[in-house]
Amino acid sequence: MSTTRLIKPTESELEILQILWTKGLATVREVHEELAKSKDAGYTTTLKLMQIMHEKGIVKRDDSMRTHIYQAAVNKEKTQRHLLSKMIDSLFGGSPTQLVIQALGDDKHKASREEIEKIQALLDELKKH
Amino acid sequence: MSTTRLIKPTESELEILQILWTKGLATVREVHEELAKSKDAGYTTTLKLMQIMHEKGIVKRDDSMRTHIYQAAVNKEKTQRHLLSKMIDSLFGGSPTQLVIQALGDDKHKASREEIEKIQALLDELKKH
DNA sequence: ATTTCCATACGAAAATAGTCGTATATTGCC
DNA sequence: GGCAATATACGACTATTTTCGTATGGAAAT
Repeated sequence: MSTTRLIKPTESELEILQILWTKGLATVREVHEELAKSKDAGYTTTLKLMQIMHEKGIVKRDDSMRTHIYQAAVNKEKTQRHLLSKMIDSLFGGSPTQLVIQALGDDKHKASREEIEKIQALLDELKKH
Repeated sequence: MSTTRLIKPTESELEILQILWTKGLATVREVHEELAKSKDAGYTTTLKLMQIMHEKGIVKRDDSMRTHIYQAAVNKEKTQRHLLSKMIDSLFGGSPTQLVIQALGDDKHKASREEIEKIQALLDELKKH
């Protein structure tokens, strides 16, 4: 029974999750350093955020040592699909196709030929059902 | 030079924009009625929200009459692409392909055969470049 | 052992978003 | 005219999110 709670991480929480999904395990210090590359906030801010995420159950931690070790407690793909699903409803009138079309038309993020073919393969799969 | 400001509408603002994009022109009352179908908030709440959106320049209005007439001041597709672009960055490591794959795998919003073919046609177009 | 460094905890301010009550004005109706 | 219905303006209260200062204690270095 995979009772994955449906979570709605805030912007900041998402930034932290991204880092945790990449690193797997990380200390607050490590997350903070990574965060500092794009943002500029104090260390205790990051700490507090991660503590709150822990309370909410978004992250797990090993606090058996002085320096706690954190990791994401929510699945990356599941979270992505969940937020995407919300966006499809709130911004694309429930049509994933519209979303896909807009996404592929995004000038900033161009899909390479290989990626396009990857998507085409997936679409062929989907058509079989 | 289309200097469209990049806006980040809030959740509530997005709900209102959705309605305005559909209706084209609408009064606060009309938007509110529509909103009331899914939500439950007071009339003045909707009014206030729309007034704030007007201050921010997200909507335009004709206030030459007692009952003001509103319309979206931001382009639907542009807004969609913008928010999508942000999501690609914040949640999919900059890869639109990953987003598309997850979107197509969403169980709640299944793409029909026709829609799939529509996307395939678009992909074929993209490959030509 | 004392000082310095670095970690967590915690409270509360600041910023943002959403809610609504009330005042006031205009319209239409009797 | 006077009353009911309905519109906008506006201030303020609530909730949520983000930020950070300060307290406290353990670890490491001298």
